[in-house]
Amino acid sequence: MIKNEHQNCGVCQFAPLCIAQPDEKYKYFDSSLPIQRHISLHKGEVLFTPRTPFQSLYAIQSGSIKTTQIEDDGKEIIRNFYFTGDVFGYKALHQGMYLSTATALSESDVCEIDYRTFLSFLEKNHRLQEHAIYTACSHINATAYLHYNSAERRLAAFLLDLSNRLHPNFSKDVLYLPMSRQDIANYLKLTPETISRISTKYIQNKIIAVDKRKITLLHYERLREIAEKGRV
Amino acid sequence: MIKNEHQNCGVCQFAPLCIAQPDEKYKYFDSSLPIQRHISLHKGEVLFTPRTPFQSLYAIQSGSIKTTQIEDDGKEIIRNFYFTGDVFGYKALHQGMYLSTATALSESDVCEIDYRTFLSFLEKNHRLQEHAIYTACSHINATAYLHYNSAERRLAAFLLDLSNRLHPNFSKDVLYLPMSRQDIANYLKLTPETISRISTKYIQNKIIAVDKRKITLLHYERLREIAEKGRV
DNA sequence: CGCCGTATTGAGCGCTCTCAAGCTAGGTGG
DNA sequence: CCACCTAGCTTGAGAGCGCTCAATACGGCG
Repeated sequence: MIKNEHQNCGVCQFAPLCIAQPDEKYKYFDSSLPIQRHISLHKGEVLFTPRTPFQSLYAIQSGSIKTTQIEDDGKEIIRNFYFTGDVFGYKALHQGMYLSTATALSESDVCEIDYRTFLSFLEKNHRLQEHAIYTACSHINATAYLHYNSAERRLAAFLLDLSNRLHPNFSKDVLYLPMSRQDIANYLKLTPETISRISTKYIQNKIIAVDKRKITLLHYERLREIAEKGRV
Repeated sequence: MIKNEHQNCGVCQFAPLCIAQPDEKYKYFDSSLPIQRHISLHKGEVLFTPRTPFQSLYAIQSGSIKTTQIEDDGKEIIRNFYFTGDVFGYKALHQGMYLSTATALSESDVCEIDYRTFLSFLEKNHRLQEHAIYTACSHINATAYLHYNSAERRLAAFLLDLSNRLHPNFSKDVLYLPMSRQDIANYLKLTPETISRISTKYIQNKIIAVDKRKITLLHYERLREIAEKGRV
């Protein structure tokens, strides 16, 4: 199947910097960021592993990635989910090496951006260094809802977060989750059983509809109330 | 009392950028970051409040700051603690305005760095833009321990974190906490009662000693075990 | 001395976890 | 076609951690 390679570049955090950006509004820049290479990943394939020296940032052109770590007690913990348009690797930038494993949750296309090249690119494009710092800062506290005090709040906030991030070109009400319940539970510091029980409760209250990994948000406002108001 | 104004500048995240840095090793840079002004804050004084437009980053020369937000349910939540050498304001950078209230926990001296000045400074000092991005990235996941699954783990990790950050020029074993138990509880998503109960348990096991806000770490390794191993 | 804010201690409850069983969809082989 | 298996998900029962509510202790200060 032939697809438009640049169809999602408009939502990429690096769009203002990137050579692949076809939009006229970015044409005035001196030069454009050279993408080192495009990487295609099958579901389950690994992009990087812990202790690999940091060299590149990654932008997701399509698909979804999870980053995970193994705790001392042997359990896997999910650090983050990344979707179309997201740029990741900043934590490795600071540590000098990747500390987590990045695994494709679905068929994914990723742009690799060599960090040394990126820096010298910024030196030649002063107007873009601001955007680069801005992008790095967007990762701070992006997941404030993980601190919410109840399972109901965290799951509701997670669904709203996905609604905004998952399918930039599609409906915000119908989510096709690329990750398992186990992954969600892991990310929200809950158990799959708790996820399941709360989902059932939401379904009974006609807040969402669930068909396997297809989630339909039926009552957006109610979901927002649950996420924000805490224990009802 | 006369104090050395630059005594803590060596541990500042912005040391390589800053005019106040007296160390010879930084002398080779083209120019130095102009600090807009020094701000002295008394305990309880507020540096910025929510919805104020973002204009400056702040570096703590001495003292300690907490950033807080009011949740929809009216409760205050603590976003972060910042100590000597820390630079903060990056989240506001991304949002365009400060979203939290920054309050001094003790007598504090803060350097204000105008962000436009900062950017134009970076344009003239390419070698420092890397450090600027590096500093911004240091805020990502800096507080991973907040996600730990038990109260004992979180409190142990918090004490270890403070041990590294609180008194750069003093002992790592004796901590003088600038914040109340309420603040700690709030930050760790626990209650003051739980903090108190776990502290008592640690005292009984001779892991720490407590005298009001003076905490002595008696058994560093045991504390690390608790923080890392999870539910014992 | 009394007052007030902070910290500690105690009793009981509820949310979430653990452990276990049951369910569903999809795949394989007869 | 069905029987069987597996992985992922759901449902149920019981236990424990941390919360709520309340009482008490402590120190600073007028």
